[in-house]
Amino acid sequence: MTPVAQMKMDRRKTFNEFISRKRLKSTKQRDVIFDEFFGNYMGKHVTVEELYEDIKRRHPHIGFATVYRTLKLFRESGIASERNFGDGKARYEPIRDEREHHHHMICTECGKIYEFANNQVESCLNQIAKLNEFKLENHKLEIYGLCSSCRESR
Amino acid sequence: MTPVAQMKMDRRKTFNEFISRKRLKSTKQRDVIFDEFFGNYMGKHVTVEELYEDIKRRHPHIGFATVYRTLKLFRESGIASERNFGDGKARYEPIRDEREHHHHMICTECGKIYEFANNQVESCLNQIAKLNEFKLENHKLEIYGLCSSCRESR
DNA sequence: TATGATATTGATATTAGTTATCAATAATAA
DNA sequence: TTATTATTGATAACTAATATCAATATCATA
Repeated sequence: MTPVAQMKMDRRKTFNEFISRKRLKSTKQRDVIFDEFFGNYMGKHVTVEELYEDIKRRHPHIGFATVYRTLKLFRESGIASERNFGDGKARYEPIRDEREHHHHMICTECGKIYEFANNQVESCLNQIAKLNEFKLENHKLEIYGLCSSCRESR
Repeated sequence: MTPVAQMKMDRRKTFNEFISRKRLKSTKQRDVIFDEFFGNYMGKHVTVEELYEDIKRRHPHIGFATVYRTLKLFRESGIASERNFGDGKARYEPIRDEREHHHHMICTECGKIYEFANNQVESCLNQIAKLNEFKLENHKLEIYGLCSSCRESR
């Protein structure tokens, strides 16, 4: 099995456990949204609108509100993260590896989003939280600036 | 002169320069909003609504839209920063020292916002940007979790 | 398997934050 | 002073997100 397929299965398991722990129900709609989200949006940052439009093509019966609610469930269950890059729309991203937290560099010129991870930053944050008796649940780090190509064309 | 008064004067100068550079006009409303914002909201994270309500008491003639637009100008001119802590409302904060970037710890239970600064994190970010040929313009770091008191009462 | 309880769905209404509109007015340059 | 241009403030419009609710699907239990 490919690592990606394995990952997808792991997330599925996590989500199923979440569903039964919270006494929720597993539905066809949630299955479809899960497959679409984890099948086509790994490493992407999709808005609800975009995902809905995409799903509608092959599943026109699935409603907008359901996509909204399901993405919220994905976040709650810890298999997706919600981001906001300042354009007013929430973006969702499948979580690949819950241990390795990654961050974003956003080009203010072309809007491209680059990802990076850094152990040193992570350990700094853990230290800071510890020092302030803060129980770290989540964190977000975003760098805004000019990417190399936009920099040149200035 | 106290350091705070000095800082306020510096921001005023920066803003005036911005105004004349962009061929904008200086108005009584902008003066009032500047004084209120820099007089009462140092180290705070005020929403437009809150600032408007506060100003309205002594200056009932000043409109809501003007406060909005003026805070945007403050941000554009570099004397205020805009933040979003996930509750859907933009928050504005006067910039104290443009060299020392600080960050936020947000308690997911009580909503309190704690600030911190860390040189090690800053230099990490500079390195990362350099490595990726990215011209760093700005960055945001937020830690979400439980503060010490909320942690105890669980 | 049938039944009853309960969660979900999807269409749509509502809310909330923000931005756009525009005529009246104020600030600035000539 | 006059002409030009930006600003103001009331309000409308817009947009993302959430709430509503009757119909339906899911699931636990008998």
